[in-house]
Amino acid sequence: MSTSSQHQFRYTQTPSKVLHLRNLPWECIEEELKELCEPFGKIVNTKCNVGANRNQAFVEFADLNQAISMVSYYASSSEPAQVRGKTVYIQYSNRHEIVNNKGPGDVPGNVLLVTIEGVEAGDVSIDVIHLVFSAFGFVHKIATFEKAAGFQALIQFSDAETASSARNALDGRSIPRYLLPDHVGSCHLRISYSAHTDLNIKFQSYRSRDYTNPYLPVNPTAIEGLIQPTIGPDGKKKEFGSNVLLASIENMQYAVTVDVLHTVFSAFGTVQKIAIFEKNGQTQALIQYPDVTTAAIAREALEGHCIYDGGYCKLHLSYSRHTDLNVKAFSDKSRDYTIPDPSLLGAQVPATAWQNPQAAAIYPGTVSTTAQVPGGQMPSWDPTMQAVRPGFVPAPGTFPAQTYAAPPIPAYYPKALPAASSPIAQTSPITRAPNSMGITQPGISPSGNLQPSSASPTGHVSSPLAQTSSLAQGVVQPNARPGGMSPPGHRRYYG
DNA sequence: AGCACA
Repeated sequence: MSTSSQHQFRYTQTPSKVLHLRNLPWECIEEELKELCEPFGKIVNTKCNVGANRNQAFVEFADLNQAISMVSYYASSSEPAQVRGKTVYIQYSNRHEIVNNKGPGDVPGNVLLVTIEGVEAGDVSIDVIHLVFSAFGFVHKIATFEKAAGFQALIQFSDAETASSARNALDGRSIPRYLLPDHVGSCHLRISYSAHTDLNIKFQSYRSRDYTNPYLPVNPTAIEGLIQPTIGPDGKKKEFGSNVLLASIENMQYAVTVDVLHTVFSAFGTVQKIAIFEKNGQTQALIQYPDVTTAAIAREALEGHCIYDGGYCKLHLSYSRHTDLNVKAFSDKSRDYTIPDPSLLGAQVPATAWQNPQAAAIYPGTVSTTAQVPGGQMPSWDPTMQAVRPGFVPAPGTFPAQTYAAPPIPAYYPKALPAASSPIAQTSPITRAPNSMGITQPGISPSGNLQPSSASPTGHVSSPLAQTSSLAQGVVQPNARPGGMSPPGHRRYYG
């Protein structure tokens, strides 16, 4: 009983066509294995990302002598075998062939199967998933579900190349903390390929989305699902949805104006009215949407997020008892966007036009430039989709009065637009510690140039939060094009 | 840094 375990250290190993490689970087991909081994012979099979740390691999040569030549070469070489600068240790495997190399999940396809470990289904919204994966290309569809393996999502890209770039960059990574509820510990993504090629999404709902077909009906029971989770965990605080959100603003180091709130909350639909007030020394605000659904989506997406980088102006959202606010139309603490600005009635541009460029474009149905997706099919990125981007504001003077009419489609649809880059990639633990709202990209910190309290006449709004939603920002972000570059960061770990 | 679980 004392000697049996000693066999694992074999100083004399039987040569095998199969080599065991360890101390690989966990990101190692098959191509890198081949690159390393091909000089010694023909590779007939590989298996990488093996083991708990995903840092081992197997390579099978066509011929035993090829494997022997590789082992003996590095046994006497002064230069060790390396992948991404890491020394790789090579031995004969104790098996003579690689079995089951290509499981179903290893066959590349355009649909990824993502398992989100360590979370409940309600912890990660579909919007967060969309944000994370949009960094690699246009996400066509997402379906989420719960299986024995945990919370899973199927994510459909245009093609296998895009899907694999997302897989290679995100497999094993975590969704940043600031995109998750506080109670979630680490949550790792395990990504494989699905055998699906085209997901059949029947409704826009809290568990599935079809971003190629914004006109897909909203599943009414799915809307319930959005509102239900707001019931307190203890069950005693039963909240019902309302079209009016109550926002408490924590750690308010910087001014939060009506305009800022409007920018942030407009990302999810038409904001009708806003009122800011003080209660118990804390700043609160009421934000009125046309309907409960829009409010629910905004609440879901913004709860716990900070308006400004650095943990400033953290939002806590609940449903108000109000359904229709009675506020002054134009004061510094309130705004009624349903009333046209009388001072500008004669002018070409309504007051809200420059303050809220996104308000009009949110609803494609009201904007003539909007592209209807034919048949709901969009095989690849279609630039006309940008018509629904906030950047596509109709020319001044074309602002129709019905801009604030009831939206013809679910208001959260625009949130589904591709994000600039993956928050995961942006906040790698190596290069940058995740902060409260680390996805504030273009240098809009409170200490920066842009004053949070001012809305620029050009329509460029000053909310990083809004930019994160890829919505309230009136500017098309240069790297936001799906199918474009990989996000910065995922190549950073060479060396 | 020491062998794969589909």
